[in-house]
Amino acid sequence: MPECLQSLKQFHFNDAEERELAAYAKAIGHPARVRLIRILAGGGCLGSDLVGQIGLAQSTVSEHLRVLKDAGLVHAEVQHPRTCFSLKPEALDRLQALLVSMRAG
Amino acid sequence: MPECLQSLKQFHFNDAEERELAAYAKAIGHPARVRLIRILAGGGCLGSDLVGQIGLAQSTVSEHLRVLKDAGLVHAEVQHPRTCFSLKPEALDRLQALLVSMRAG
DNA sequence: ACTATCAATCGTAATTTTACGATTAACGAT
DNA sequence: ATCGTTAATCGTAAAATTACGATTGATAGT
Repeated sequence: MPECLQSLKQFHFNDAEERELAAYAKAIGHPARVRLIRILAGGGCLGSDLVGQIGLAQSTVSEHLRVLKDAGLVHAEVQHPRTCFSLKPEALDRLQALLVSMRAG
Repeated sequence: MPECLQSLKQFHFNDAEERELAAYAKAIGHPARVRLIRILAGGGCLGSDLVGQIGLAQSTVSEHLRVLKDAGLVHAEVQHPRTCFSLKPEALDRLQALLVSMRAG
């Protein structure tokens, strides 16, 4: 059905942006992390009420949060002994922009 | 800085949608697959000119395409011995919608 | 019938991810 | 000084991902 005769134009790949998008997507690519983001989108941050909301061990949730932090999607502010997590909306904006530009690019 | 006193409202989680979003994101979560999507977004489909465009072995590219297919992001039409790959724009629309609703929920 | 081509599959290895319990570090309160 | 609480880290095991070469199946052309 689709016309497969794409005229073999060479694309102007942007390696950096492709890896950036992949990294964001990878971070979001787990149900537990989607839920974490969803909770954090609901406002401010929490300590580890997060652990309560998600049915996983504390160390596991901590690991998921680390992944989100490393991807730049989440910010953590420590006030020992508790930590305050929050979303970084700019990161989600960026992700959405990258998605759009991937389609149109 | 952020107000951590989120009033512990219980969220109306949608497990199915969360898993759906996670699955899309996971599929996109690799640079090679981002590039594949980017190429396919550029129009129609290709046989395995895709293999040429990406610096990976044929079997590896085939596997990446399988992942995208399984996630519903890509459609494959076989006309032996070649296969014609194309994007499924509805899937990307859906992904973008899920992202939006995750933020606003 | 034989050959060439293309994409999927198989077998395999190395790496990464996911998850858990246990431990540790850092503070606040008693 | 001791005790609780919280989150990170460690150690570990199981599973999944990524990548490759080799093989296979299916077709078109000679």
